[in-house]
Order: sequence, then C-alpha cells, then structure tokens
Amino acid sequence: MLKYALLGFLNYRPMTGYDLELWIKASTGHFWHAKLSQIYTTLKSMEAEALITSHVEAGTSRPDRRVYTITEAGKAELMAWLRAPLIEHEIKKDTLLLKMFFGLPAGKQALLTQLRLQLDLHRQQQRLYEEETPLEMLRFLEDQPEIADHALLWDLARRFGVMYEETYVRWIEESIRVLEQTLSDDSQK
Amino acid sequence: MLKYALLGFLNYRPMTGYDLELWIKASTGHFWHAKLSQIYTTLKSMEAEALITSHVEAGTSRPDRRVYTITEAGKAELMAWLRAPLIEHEIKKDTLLLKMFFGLPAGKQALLTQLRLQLDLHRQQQRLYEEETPLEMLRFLEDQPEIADHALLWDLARRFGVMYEETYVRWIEESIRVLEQTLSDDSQK
DNA sequence: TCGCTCATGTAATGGGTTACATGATTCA
DNA sequence: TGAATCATGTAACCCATTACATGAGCGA
Repeated sequence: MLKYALLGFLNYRPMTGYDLELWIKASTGHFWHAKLSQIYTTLKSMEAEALITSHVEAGTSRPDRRVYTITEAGKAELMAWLRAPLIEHEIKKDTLLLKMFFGLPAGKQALLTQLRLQLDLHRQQQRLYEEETPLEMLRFLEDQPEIADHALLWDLARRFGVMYEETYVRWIEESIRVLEQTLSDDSQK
Repeated sequence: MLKYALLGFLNYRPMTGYDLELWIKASTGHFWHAKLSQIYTTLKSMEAEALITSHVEAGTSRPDRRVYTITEAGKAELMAWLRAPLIEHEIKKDTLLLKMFFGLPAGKQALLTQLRLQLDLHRQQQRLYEEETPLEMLRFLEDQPEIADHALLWDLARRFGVMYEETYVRWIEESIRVLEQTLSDDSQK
C-alpha cells in the first residue's frame, strides 16, 4: 500500500527516496507513514514493475541522488487504484483500548495513570495538527505552486486528524471520570 | 501483541483457540482482531515460552479440543504488560484518507462516490456498536458471571467505537459538502 | 568536535494474511 | 442435500520494523 502513496507523490514531480520521506512526514504522516528503509526497498520493487524509472544525479558537495520518475504505467496504476471503490470497513488496532479492556487486574490507579499519560499525548497531537501542520503544508506548497489545487484535499485529511484527536481526548476524559467514580480502589487482584 | 489479548482472555478462564476467536469477535473485535490461523500459531509459540499450557480433551461427537490454561509466568507477563506505560502516540493507517489525499486526478465524482460508500459502512458500524455489541457482551457475561466486574471496562472500549464512528461519519459528511461546493466538475486530469 | 542533515542501501526478524488441507455433526 | 458450526493445523507470502553499514559537509 505504501506503493500508492509513493506513486501519488511522484505524480506531483520526480524525487528521491529521501525527499519522499520528508513529504510524507509533512503531509500524510498522521494517517500514512513509513521508515526510510521501507521506502527504498519499495521504490526498488516498483522500478522492477516498471511503474517508475530512476537515474542517478551526481552530487558535487552532497551525496549522489537517485531520482525517481513515474511512468505511464505508473500513472495508470495510480488512477486505477484511486478509482477502485473501497468496500470494506477498516478496523484500527489500538493498544490503549486493549490495555483498558483487560486492565482490571492491574488496578484502578494503574489504569488512571495510563489514561492520563495518553491524554497528554493526544492533546499535544491535536495542537500539532491545528497549529503546525498547516504551516508545514504551506511551506511545501510555496516551493511547489503547481500542486496548489491539491491543498483542499490535503486540508480535508488534516481536518480528520484534528477531529480524531478531539474525539480521543473526549473519550479519555470521560473514561477517567467513569473510573474515578465507579471502580473501587482495591480492585487489584 | 495478539499475545497479550490471548493472555487477557485466558486469564478469565481456560479455553481453546476456537473459543478465543469467538470471544475476540464478540468483544475486542472493533479494536483488536485476528484470523484463526494466527491465533493457533501464536498459542503454539506462547506455550513454547511457558506462558500457557495445553491439554487435549477428547471429543465424543465433536472434534478433539486443545484447551489452553494460563501459567503463573503468563499471569506475571500479562500484569507487567498492563502496567507498562504506553508512552507513544499510535498512528493509524487509513486507506480512505490516502485515496482522498491523492484523489484530485480521479475527479470530483470518483471522490464523492468513495465518500458516499464509506459513509454507509461507517453508519452501519456505528449502529452495530450501539445496538448489537451490548447484546453480544451480555450473552457472554451471562455464561461467565465470574467476569461481570470487567463489564465496565468492556463498555468503555465499546463506547470508543461508537464515538469513533460518529466522528468518522461527521468528517465524511463535511467532506462531501466541501467537495460539492468547491471542486469544479472537470477537475479530472 | 559533536551532532544534524543529506543520502543510500542490505539483512534479519516480526506480525499478520491467504491459501491449503481435513472431516464429523447439526440444522434448515 | 447443502450450508453452517465445530475444530485444528501448516506453508507461503507480504508488509513493515529494527539493526547494521557508510560517509561527506555544515553549523554551534
């Protein structure tokens, strides 16, 4: 699946694996990310499939760069994927929920500690999407004015991030209240 | 990680791989699930780690059942995991967001079709968590009254499912409105 | 001089899915 | 008679993470 994210970016303009990681971090990071090692191996297999081609640009003071360009076959594959209807409901695994679900034997205080820690993290993340992500997106769009018409869609995705974190924060706050009021302190066992 | 879900259930009472799948479907399904094949291989490796033991019960009219029981080491491992603070913010990959993000070349109509299809699915899922999941949980608790005190935590997790789907539905509705009002119909390219 | 950025890769391992294989009983 | 439930497993594969490996230039 990372394949399609890479095709999507290379459809904007040719770039290197390293560039792709920077773009991913700044834009799709909150709903799709990858390590550099995976990006490099995926690009290699995509080239073998002829979805992209590459050439090496010799660096003068910087290291050599392998620049990837999308092919017609790659564009066709991207388009087919974009149009293929997504007919399943995706389930997202969540470790915090798993710990809460089975958490009774750990005791009330342990559960509250987990919740408070995650509350902080999710609040931070929400602020990030609201304050920093738009600025980062702007910086990328300034450098690449040819993709300004994509900004609307970029922002819809960002908006999801904000709403998701709001909901997560609300759920944790509610859960803390419920636990404080109902679980006995010695629920440990 | 499935390991901890299995330990969590086996901490209620001994059961088979097949049983575990039924429990997962009825309770943690919306935030943690697994195929039978993975459950069987994971149980096997957990037994090798001495976190659980197993014995075969000969079936009379039914197939033989391999029943797994949690060991003291297993209980200790579960407890340590429950108490280990979760210090990262988990990012959930989302295919719909990825398609939206890169979707401009597919055209306005294709995007709206994707959104409407997913809107249906998420509304259905929301109804499921609100109406059917509580009933299923009740059925399990009736059979296992000894775990009734876990019901509160089960319900917190279920509640997250409801809130998540509400938010997803709201985001799709907003996105449909934005796309209808702002994207030109011939945005295809 | 120490850490960061730029830049590319390979190898090993882990977690999970798909496909394959089997077979009796029960219910509609 | 055909589908669903009960019941267990193996093998191949895919996607992703972690660890390993290298190295120049730049700014504090």
